[in-house]
Amino acid sequence: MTIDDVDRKLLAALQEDAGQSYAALGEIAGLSAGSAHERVRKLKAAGVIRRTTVDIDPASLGAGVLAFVLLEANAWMGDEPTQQALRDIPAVEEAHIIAGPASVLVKVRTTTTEDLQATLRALHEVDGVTSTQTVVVLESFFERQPAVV
Amino acid sequence: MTIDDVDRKLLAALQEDAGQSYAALGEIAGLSAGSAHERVRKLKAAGVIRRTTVDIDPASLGAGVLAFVLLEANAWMGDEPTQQALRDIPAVEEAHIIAGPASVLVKVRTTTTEDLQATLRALHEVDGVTSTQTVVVLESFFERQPAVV
DNA sequence: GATGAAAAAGTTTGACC
DNA sequence: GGTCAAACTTTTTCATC
Repeated sequence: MTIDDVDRKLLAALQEDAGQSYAALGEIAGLSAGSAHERVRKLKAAGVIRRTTVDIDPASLGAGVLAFVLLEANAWMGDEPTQQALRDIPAVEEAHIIAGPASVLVKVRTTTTEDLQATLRALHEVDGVTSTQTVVVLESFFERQPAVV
Repeated sequence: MTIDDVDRKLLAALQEDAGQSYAALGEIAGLSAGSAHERVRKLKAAGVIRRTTVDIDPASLGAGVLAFVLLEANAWMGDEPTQQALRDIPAVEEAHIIAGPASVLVKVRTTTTEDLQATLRALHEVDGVTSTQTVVVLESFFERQPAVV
């Protein structure tokens, strides 16, 4: 799909507040409400907008411990079972294959350090993982969504 | 604010799809549409729900390069100007003070490796930063929102 | 593609439990 | 707190340009 500047304006506005009316969106993008609606419908159909969701404050739910964990492995970890094993651990928010010594970098968020320990144990038990190296976050400056450039 | 199981059900359902009706939300949580509406209003007022937003596929916008950068610093980087300097770089999605050798871990997403290079240069120019260590992501398994437990 | 207006659906309020 | 229903607003469709 081709995304032009009008689409980008709509995306940025929706990222800011997905609850606003199509009339308001149209005003921002220089469109009628109907056209704004049609543009957004296409962006959703094309998968540019994956879904409308809600940004929840993790701290309010008691999830105050954040850490990044490097997983070193003795086998190729880019296969489907490995992916699924990581997905099955709820505390794992992200998992990436990286260039460099360790093979997988995961982002983990838990309520307590005991939970973090339990999650690390679960990561150790993933097939192929030989060691983990954990970096605990002391304070987060910010976590924001990808910029719409 | 006290968050009970009914609230958690609502939060999980909204995270999945913020566009669904209060009638549907009520059904999930075992509430009338009116009560679901009132609960969600309170969750928003209390800041548990920060905002309703849209999940945009970064790849569709051409943002295909992801990296994590460790910033080593010669001064305390937990101050407001440092935070703002990082915030002012659009490609920086996250910034965390970490326990360990380097002091700040940032997550960076750009369209090209040239853009990544430009971002690294910008990070080098942040006051106090003495060196950067970059880990480039080869493939992302997943990036998802914090679990509602 | 965009517009404008009508029809359908959802949100929001308020009286009552 | 929760329910129900009426009043209001927005979404969605559609004929037209």
